Amino acid sequence: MTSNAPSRALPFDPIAKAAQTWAERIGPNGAMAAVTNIMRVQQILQASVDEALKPHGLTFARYEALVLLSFSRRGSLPMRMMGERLQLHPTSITNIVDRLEADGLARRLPHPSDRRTTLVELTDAGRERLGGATTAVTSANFGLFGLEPEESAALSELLTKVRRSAGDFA
Amino acid sequence: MTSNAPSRALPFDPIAKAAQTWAERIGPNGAMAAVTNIMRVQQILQASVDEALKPHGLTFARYEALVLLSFSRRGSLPMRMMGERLQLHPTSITNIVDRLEADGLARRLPHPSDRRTTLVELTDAGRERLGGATTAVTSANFGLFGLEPEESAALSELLTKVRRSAGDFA
DNA sequence: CGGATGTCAGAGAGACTGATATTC
DNA sequence: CGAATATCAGTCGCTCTGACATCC
Repeated sequence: MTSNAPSRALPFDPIAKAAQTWAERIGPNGAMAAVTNIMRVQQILQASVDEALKPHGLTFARYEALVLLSFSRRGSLPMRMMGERLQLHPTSITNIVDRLEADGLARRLPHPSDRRTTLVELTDAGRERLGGATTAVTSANFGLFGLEPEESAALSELLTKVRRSAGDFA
Repeated sequence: MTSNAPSRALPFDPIAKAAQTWAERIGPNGAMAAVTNIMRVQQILQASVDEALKPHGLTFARYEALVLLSFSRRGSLPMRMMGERLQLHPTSITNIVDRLEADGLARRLPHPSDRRTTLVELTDAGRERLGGATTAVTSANFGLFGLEPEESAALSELLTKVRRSAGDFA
């Protein structure tokens, strides 16, 4: 996932056009337009963020994992908790931590009292890499442009409603 | 891409929490929260739509291609144009059309005047499959819940601004 | 000739399922 | 024992890059 588009801008909005045709043929459906918009915007943002992260040898998924670790109080987190917070499948966590560890950015530790659990913590290299990466994505504004601060907030609010309805959190 | 989550709902909003910690440690950043929200909501919607489409043997990408073909005036579209409308790489279009053709849902045709171009059209089976799939995704409201119609519209509007700024269309 | 169109080969990151070992 | 934690093997759908043949 990096660029995706054929670099040619259309003279019209293809999603608006599809929504209009959908309304004519099938019936008005605001959800269809909203979902298509989300899918496309996600592609755009993912490509932008990955582009900004590429010089730092990170993908967005790995970057998120580093951020999460850096935010933890004790400096380490159980893999299970990482999966909960990042909403990732256990095998995906294993995969991501494998890669971070291979790059020397994170380290697995045994849990002191529960030997089923594996803790993960940042290394110094990981902290350093994270700093540069954060500067990069922040400078690129996470690929998000065209919205006033209040609009970004409104967007977050709407999307949070969707996540709550989906049972993402209580 | 189908379910993704470990099926356990957190008692708090992990994205809001991350945004708050980010604000404390790095500085307020509305884009960070908005982008994280979009990424997660896209995952949720993709999983829902793919789930609804699964019994029909379609993914969202293939479904979108079928919809696009059904919306064309002449009943067929050049591959290049499919790529433009769906914002997909030429090789992705080749891939998707390959699969649709293998399932008997679409068919490649030579372009009458430009022999570089390949046209794609729906088969009767494709039209039939599309009908059932559309009923399924519509019944599932495309996985989008928790928003009033005006809110869905507001969401689309905000996301369209983002796409315009990204140069998706003029 | 240069540009456009589509395909192929190869690779990659991410996600899933199913099975398994270990520990609580 | 059943439940929880993490891993491993294998698979899958999607996307990308680079090279290529064909045609305008």
